[in-house]
Amino acid sequence: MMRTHYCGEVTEALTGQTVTVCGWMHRRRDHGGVIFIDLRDRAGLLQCVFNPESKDAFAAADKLRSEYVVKITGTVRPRPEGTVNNNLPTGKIEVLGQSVELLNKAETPPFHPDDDTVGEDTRLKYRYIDLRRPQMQKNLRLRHAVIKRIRDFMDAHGFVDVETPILTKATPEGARDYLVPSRTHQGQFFALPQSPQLFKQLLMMSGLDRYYQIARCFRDEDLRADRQPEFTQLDVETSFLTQDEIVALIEALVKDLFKGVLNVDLGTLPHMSYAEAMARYGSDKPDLRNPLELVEVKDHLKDVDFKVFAGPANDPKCRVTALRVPGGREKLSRGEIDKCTEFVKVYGAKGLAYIVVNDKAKGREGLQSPIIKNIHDRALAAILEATGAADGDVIFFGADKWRIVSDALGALRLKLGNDLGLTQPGWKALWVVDWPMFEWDDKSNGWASLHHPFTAPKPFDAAALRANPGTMLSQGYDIVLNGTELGGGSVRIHRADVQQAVFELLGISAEEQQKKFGFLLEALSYGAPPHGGLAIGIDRLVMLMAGGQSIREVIAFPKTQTAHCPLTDAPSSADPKQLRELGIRSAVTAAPPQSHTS
RNA sequence: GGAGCGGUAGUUCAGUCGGUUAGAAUACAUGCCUGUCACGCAUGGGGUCGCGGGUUCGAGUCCCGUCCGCUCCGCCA
Repeated sequence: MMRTHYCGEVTEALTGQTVTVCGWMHRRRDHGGVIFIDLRDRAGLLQCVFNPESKDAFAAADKLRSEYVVKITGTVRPRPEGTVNNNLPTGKIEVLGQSVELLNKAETPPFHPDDDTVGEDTRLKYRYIDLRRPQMQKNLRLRHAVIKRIRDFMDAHGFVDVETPILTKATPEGARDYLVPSRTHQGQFFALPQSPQLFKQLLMMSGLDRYYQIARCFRDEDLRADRQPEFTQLDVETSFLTQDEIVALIEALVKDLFKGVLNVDLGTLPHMSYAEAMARYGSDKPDLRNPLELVEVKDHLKDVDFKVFAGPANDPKCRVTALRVPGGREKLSRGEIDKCTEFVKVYGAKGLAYIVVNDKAKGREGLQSPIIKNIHDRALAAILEATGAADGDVIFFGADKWRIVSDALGALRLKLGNDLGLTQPGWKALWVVDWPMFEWDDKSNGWASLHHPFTAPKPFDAAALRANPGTMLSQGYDIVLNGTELGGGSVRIHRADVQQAVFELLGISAEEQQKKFGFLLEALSYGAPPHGGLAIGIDRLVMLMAGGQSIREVIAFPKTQTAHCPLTDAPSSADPKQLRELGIRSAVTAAPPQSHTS
């Protein structure tokens, strides 16, 4: 028996043959006494024709309308002279319908799958219709291709896929956990994993040696275009490999994915220290497609008569930085410069000083700026020299706390790169290495991990770490692609004394260490091999490969910004009986369930 | 927790200075045309202007609150 074809498979090669195709009726038209049905499936469109000579088939087709699901059998034949459509892949042939079977009726859909102007909320509510769209079909198939190739690569390199628990233990650090009440231990809760981090380390202590998993992770934090409450990561852990060996392995994987799936050669990934990335780009995930760079001008402004600059210039916790925009005078109107000022305020900057370079040769007279009257000639000359400014450039300045200036000018750099078309198309990946172990957190008045608390310090020594927590580097590494953090990892701490030192510096008491991480500390004491690994965000990776702006475009059933699913209306209130069984008397007496816009 | 933008027909949107019967396109239905493929033509149905309150003779429009969606800050070891 002949198999059912996909629409896109029915080509000129099958001329004269009888084929059977299934799909949705994309459109029905009646013309010239015949009925045209454009049949759509995942592979494309195919035009089927029914004429009155095939009496039964014609009568059956006449009862059909758009979006019905049908099975059509007919003969492939060339289209008549003058009706060939070369714009369609199957535009040279048509199927002369001999029979049509109605597989299911359909209501008029809220939008047509070929309408790409529909709002995202409607698309998510009717996601099953949205996913019929060619772009979404393409995205999900791309995602499959990426994951398939990952599995092939990992398998070929001796990695074993091990599943780790979804119901697990709450962790005190990090993101908010999603909690699951336990019926058999009333009043107690599981947590959904923020990542399989500790389990994969335990697997190294179990002799698994090379582990990977396509793992679902859960974090109850606010959403962004690139953040969902549940997301998927490639989780990798290895024993006995050094940082360089792990990085080389993952780099080979990522290059293999781009070569194999997109036929793109990423080249050799440069390594850049965290310090250099922050200094030159104001970001720990620099977009190297953008040619703009930050230039430190702190030393030139220590003695100027302008407090906004001189204050931060003499404060070790501050940075004073310039961002030169080539040709900015022509490209940025006064109004657009004002918008840049508003833009950086979001990041905590109080303002945004600037200098327009009209004629460098004229010195002070050739500059245009509200601030230069308070800056002496020597400093002005030094700034022009340091930034390499040329006539027609605009130089922006940030002078504030180190973090504020980095964030503000780093973000401004990205914005201007995009707005002014300076950012080049293509792919630029790199490794960011030599991360500090800790960053001082003013709010909690203590050290906070820059990566996570299981990251090994460099050198691997508890005493050295305690002596210099603020300057100690870690064996952590992030892989960055086009300004997006694709993934990160580290060599882990494989000795209990070092792990305890890190916990102490993070302000976790000995008692709390035992309560929350006792199992880890104990496991480390039974012969933990040196180990390390990394996790790559699959959603972000596929989003970038698909050319998308949001990971929702590569997730079949994503949540909205309030972590709500418009399709299922989850989360929803629980049955009182379920709550009783769980020993939950009264959940916070929440407002009655909201039914949205309906 | 905060900022910005948005919410009007199934869908995408317009709606002026607050003015009387809220429009367009598309989709849908019916008829015509009859080798169409964004077909064309005609006719028709379709609206709690997100929700609540306020100002006003009068509110889609102004004010307050609130909900929803998106982008961002905080947050995301």
